[in-house]
Amino acid sequence: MSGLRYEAAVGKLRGCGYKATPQRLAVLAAISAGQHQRLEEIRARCPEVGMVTVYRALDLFTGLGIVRRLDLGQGPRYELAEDHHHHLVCEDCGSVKEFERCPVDLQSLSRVGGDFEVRAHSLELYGRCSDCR
Amino acid sequence: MSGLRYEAAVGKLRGCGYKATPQRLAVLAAISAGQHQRLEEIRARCPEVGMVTVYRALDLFTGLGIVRRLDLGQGPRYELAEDHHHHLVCEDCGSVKEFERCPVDLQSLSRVGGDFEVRAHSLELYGRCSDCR
DNA sequence: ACTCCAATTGAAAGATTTTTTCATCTACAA
DNA sequence: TTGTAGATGAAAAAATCTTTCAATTGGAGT
Repeated sequence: MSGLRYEAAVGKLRGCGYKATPQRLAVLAAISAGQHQRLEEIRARCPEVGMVTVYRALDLFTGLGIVRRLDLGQGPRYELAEDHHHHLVCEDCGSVKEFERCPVDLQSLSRVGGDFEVRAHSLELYGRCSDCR
Repeated sequence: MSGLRYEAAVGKLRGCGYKATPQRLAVLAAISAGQHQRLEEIRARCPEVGMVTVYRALDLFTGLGIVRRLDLGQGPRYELAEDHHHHLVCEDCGSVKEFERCPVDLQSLSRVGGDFEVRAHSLELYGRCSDCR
């Protein structure tokens, strides 16, 4: 339950006028507890929260930009939007690793959009992990 | 049915020992006919192909790397993997536009992986489109 | 061209995932 | 405290995806 990212997320939730219910906090804590988790894993971390509520919380959080939804194969995954990092996805075994160093040229990024206001970006790298080579 | 990308995809299919059935060609043509289409749109372009076969074709194509599966919100989308471009996704209206100019620094990209062999990447930009501003 | 067979298809059934409904409950502002 | 708009959850419904299996067919070999 500790962690700056978790606290910041709760603050944003409250700030937008939504109630910080135990269920929402539980889902948020579950998401905070790992990276790029599948729905199944998140549900396992807060079994006391009903399925419907988990779906609704995920929709709410992604809508508010608190949580990011990812498609890295095998269904959607979720993680806190707060920390900016990217993913290495192995096309053979499906494993996922993170890396911090963002290889996006932010200068040319701002130019690319034209009149599109860029607020965030996601980058995934696909290939083969060291184990599969 | 014309188009270099379509032809190359058929070639790759045959080259991997898979039969180029009318159904598979129809699905491939449907995908080639647009960008980042949803399953629904693809199905509408080849209504003569059974649902099961469309699912199987999409699995096969994405497995072979002929087709890329995307998550830009509102369920999976598909497009030919051939042409390298990225997406601008509007968080307000959900519209998607493409852009060609890749703002990823390929030099630092190759360094980022370490012993991970990077074969492809996908980049999406999220924000607000000109209409929603 | 013809034959043959492994690969492919599709209808139906089944499983899984997601959404809707609605009665009940609760976080929190006053 | 209390009142209430917002939130929850069980059940049902809807949507989505997969399995099964008998029938069909693309295309290699002749």
